[in-house]
Amino acid sequence: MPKQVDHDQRRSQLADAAVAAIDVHGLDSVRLVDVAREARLTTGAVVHYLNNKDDVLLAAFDRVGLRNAERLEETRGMDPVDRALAYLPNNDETAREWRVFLQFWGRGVSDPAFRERHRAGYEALSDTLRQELAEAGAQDAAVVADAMIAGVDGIAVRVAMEPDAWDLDRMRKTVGALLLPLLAAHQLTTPQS
Amino acid sequence: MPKQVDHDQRRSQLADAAVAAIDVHGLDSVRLVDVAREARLTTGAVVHYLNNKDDVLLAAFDRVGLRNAERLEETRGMDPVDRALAYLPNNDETAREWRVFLQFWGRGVSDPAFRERHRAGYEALSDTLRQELAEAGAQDAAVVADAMIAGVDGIAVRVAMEPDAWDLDRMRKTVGALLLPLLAAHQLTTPQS
Amino acid sequence: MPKQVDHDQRRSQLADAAVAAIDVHGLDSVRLVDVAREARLTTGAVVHYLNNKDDVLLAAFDRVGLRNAERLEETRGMDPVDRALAYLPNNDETAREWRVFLQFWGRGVSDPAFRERHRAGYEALSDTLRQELAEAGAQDAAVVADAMIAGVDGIAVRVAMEPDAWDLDRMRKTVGALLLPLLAAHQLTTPQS
Amino acid sequence: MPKQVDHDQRRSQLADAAVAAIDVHGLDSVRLVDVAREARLTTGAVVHYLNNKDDVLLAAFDRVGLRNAERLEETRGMDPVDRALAYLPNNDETAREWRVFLQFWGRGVSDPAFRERHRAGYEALSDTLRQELAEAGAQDAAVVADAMIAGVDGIAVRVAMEPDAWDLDRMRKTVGALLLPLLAAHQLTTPQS
DNA sequence: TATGAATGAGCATTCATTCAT
DNA sequence: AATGAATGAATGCTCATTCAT
Repeated sequence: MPKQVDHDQRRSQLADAAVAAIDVHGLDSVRLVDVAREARLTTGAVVHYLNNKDDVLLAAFDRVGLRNAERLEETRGMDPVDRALAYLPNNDETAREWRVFLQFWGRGVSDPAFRERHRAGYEALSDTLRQELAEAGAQDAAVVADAMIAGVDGIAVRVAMEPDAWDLDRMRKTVGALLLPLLAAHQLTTPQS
Repeated sequence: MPKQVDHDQRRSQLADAAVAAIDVHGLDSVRLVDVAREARLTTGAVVHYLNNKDDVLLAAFDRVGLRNAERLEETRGMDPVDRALAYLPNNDETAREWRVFLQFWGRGVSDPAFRERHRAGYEALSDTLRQELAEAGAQDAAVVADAMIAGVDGIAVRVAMEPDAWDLDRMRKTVGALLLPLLAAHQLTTPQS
Repeated sequence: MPKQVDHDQRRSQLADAAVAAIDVHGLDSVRLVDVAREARLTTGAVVHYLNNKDDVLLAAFDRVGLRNAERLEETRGMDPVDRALAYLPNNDETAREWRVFLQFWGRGVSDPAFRERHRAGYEALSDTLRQELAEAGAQDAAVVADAMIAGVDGIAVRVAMEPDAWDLDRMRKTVGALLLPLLAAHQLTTPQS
Repeated sequence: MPKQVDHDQRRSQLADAAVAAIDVHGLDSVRLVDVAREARLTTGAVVHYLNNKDDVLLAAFDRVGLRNAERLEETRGMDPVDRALAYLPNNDETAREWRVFLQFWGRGVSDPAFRERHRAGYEALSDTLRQELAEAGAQDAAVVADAMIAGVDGIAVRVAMEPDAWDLDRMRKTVGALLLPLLAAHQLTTPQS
């Protein structure tokens, strides 16, 4: 019997490697070898678990999409501003994930497979947020959810592009400027700010 | 005597062709031939005016960057919400420009040349907005400018990705939800709302 | 104690599987995995019994070559036309064997190992036929044997290539047209036609 | 203006190169580089004229198919035995063409595109022969045509496979043994035998 | 004996770039 | 100025083969 390998776990490792490789080389330039090297494997092995390059990229996308969802879940109940900051690029790991995620936006624009994944991701995010807002007694929960998501995405773009110019303080101020008046205007008070 | 050609005009046409080609094929997939065909030229001719593929892409970027700046200029003095809507993807042309621009965000993340161009673009945008806001008596004009830019960018992402789900009305509601409380909170009243 | 396996029997099963796989995928395209799957085994097991792909293909060749020889032997004494029809692709099994055999002709042309096997096969076939013809009192038995073999091979090509257009009747007429005058011209009468 | 190249002529040269390359390397093993080298070109240039490997092989097939048809046409009116010999592998060039053609039989068995081409070739050959035979007053012209084609194909197989054992004399004897009684039996006399 | 993980060579294909005309 | 022929590097993918278990 050969060494037993957990395929799902392997795929998960490869997804991590793909994310790292995309971050280093860029989504347009990343090669299968880059992913393989990152995983200390050969391209043959990469293809053994993920059929082809497309699937590798999809796996990378799903990985960062999942991490986003997890961060949303983990921060449930937090103060909105803090939660947004926890969701945004605030350390090496989240910064990398956002850099990669942001590159996939471009893919989504030109590739239906990625577009659909983005749509589904935003749908889930939207639904969660809207429901939480509604439960908190917000008016126009759907609109507020759209607005919050847009604000956070828009800040993430700047942070990803100009990390040196966007420290935590600037992020916090911008998030606060967007979210606090927005929430107040819709009958929501944030816990203690 | 060879046919006289206005190089700058030619380059401008090629920039347009490149934008169109990127929109059709995607920034990652677009080939020099695609640009050439769009311009009803050959690749040789494309390279004759723009040295190589990199320069072609940069020209395309500059074209959409310039259009953004123009739209900002043209809408000066408008009601903030209307101005944001005029800036966002609201017709075929602006939608195409945003789709292309958004793909360049991804490039900016992994390619310093594009990152610098994005930085410069945001700097100009930021400066203009901040100054306008300051003139209008806003407090924390810099923060408000950051917030406005982020909000608009974030909405653009959604519209570019899910154009069918984001009609003008949803855009307007989201823009309004973000900007009106924001401006009000900083001592700014919008003309007639 | 490991499972005891009859190697020769295993090799024989693998030869059958190889023939089937070649028929399905084509001699140029067939992969070791195809053979393995056909045999409900893994490629490792295939290689365990037959060292490498070359040997697998040789085994397949030998299998169909042997079947040809068997069919010749089994039909000894039959009316020449009936015998030829029994030798030709006349049912699913023989049709498959001919399809595979015919693909090996191509290999024979470019690969000495297969060429030699073809040569040996034709030598045996030729010798048998010549001897039978001589015993039946034929003049120029060697030439008649060559002619019969050529006629049958030539018909097989057409049947393999255009099975729908070549039913048993067309085969019989063509075989008859070729063999009856040939045999008659060389002092041989066929039993009862 | 760049060097003007006649694409059709180029394609024709490439078809010749492909035939030569297939003859040297075998249809299964031939690479695009082999064809390119034979044509003293690079693979890029080969693909410039013939889109991909499949098209290269089809061009090679069409080339030998065309040569077959030409030989049939050129030998119209000849004594049947001589004509068959002129059609068969009787010199380096025809031998090469037959070796290549024979390898394409194998392809035809497993690949519909080639099968269809074979079918069309045999249809044309068949029609021509049948009509000539009918005009010469043959009974059962269709059957005789089938029989003649089969006989010649079958001999070609042997000659291609065992060129040393099949000199012109053996070919002539076998052709004569097959064709003369066949034609005689169908009310056809060959010019002077 | 048998599995299947992993390797790595081989190859078609794509495409930016060069350059003769 | 413009064409398009030709190059050649780059890369994804396939698959036979090896080998630890």
